[in-house]
Amino acid sequence: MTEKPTEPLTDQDFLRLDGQICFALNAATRAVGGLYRVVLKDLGLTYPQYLVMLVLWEHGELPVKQIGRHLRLDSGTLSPLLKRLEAAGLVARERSTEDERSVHARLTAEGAALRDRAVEVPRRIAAATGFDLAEIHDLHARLGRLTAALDAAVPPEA
Amino acid sequence: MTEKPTEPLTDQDFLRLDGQICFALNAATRAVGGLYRVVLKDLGLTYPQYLVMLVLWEHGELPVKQIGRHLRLDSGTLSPLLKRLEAAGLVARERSTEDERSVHARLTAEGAALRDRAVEVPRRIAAATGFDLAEIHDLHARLGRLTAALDAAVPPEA
DNA sequence: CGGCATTGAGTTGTGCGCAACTCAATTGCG
DNA sequence: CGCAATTGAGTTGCGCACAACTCAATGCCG
Repeated sequence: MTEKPTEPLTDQDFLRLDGQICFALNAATRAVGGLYRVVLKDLGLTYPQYLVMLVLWEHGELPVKQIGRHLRLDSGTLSPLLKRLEAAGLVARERSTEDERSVHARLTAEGAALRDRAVEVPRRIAAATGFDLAEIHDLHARLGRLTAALDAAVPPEA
Repeated sequence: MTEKPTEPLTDQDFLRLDGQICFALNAATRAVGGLYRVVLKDLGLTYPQYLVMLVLWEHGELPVKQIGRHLRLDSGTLSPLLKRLEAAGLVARERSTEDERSVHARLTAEGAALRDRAVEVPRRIAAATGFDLAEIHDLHARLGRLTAALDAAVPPEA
């Protein structure tokens, strides 16, 4: 659509292009995950657990629902993950007194202290990518637009 | 590194920025996956299965190892996935006669025929993103560089 | 030629992501 | 007020990703 008629892409071309972009996004995500796995090993965190900790370090105590909004995750993923963080002694969970459906997650002293060791993580990652801040911001913006467009496109089908 | 000294970013800033870019990449990947899940439902394929089929549609018969190279996946992921594709009647597997360690995957008639129905997938995805070809190519290039940089950075630690 | 390292596929175990579901608490509406 | 609909956590089941492992086939080197 909206392409110049100079080179009409065939269906085959579209399939190949689709494979390339999907593969690129997939591979990039898994490559990032792989690097974080190495870097986070010292902290005893998985990559998704690190993301949850980032949210808690920034916002303090939060109900599970809010964490999910920040990370685009539902309780099916977060409940067991938070249980593992609780078992690791980093997070405490307790039902809200004002709304007993809601469960609040907050950092333990140990969980809060882990932040001091986590500050080196982004530096090591940034060093590995070789991307500068401008590039990171640009990629961030593009991915944000992509996600927004897709999220807007998916629900209508439901 | 290489930043102007006007605003020295604190550790906290780096952690927040890290969370933002990680989240963006993660969310984009999962948003893409979510859209493909919807679109691929008709074909009875998951997103990773679709990627494998794309490889087979393009290259024909391939040993598992080669598929893995294309998709950056190992046998731990591919073996059960291919078994499911085989159970679905789309793929056949047979040990190579010249090297009996190797297993070749090839399309069945049904698997090859599925391509005709798959050609609409990229169009529906592209329509949902609202991205034009130039933008897709640009994103593709950036993600490729990111993956290459990360893959170069990770193995050294092993 | 014999034996050892390497290679390719597969299995096992753990954690994540998501759909579909249950259950209790809360909201809202007649 | 009372009851149905909604909301928030949690559970279950399935598929994917990856580490660590097994096993057989191959390659290599003295």
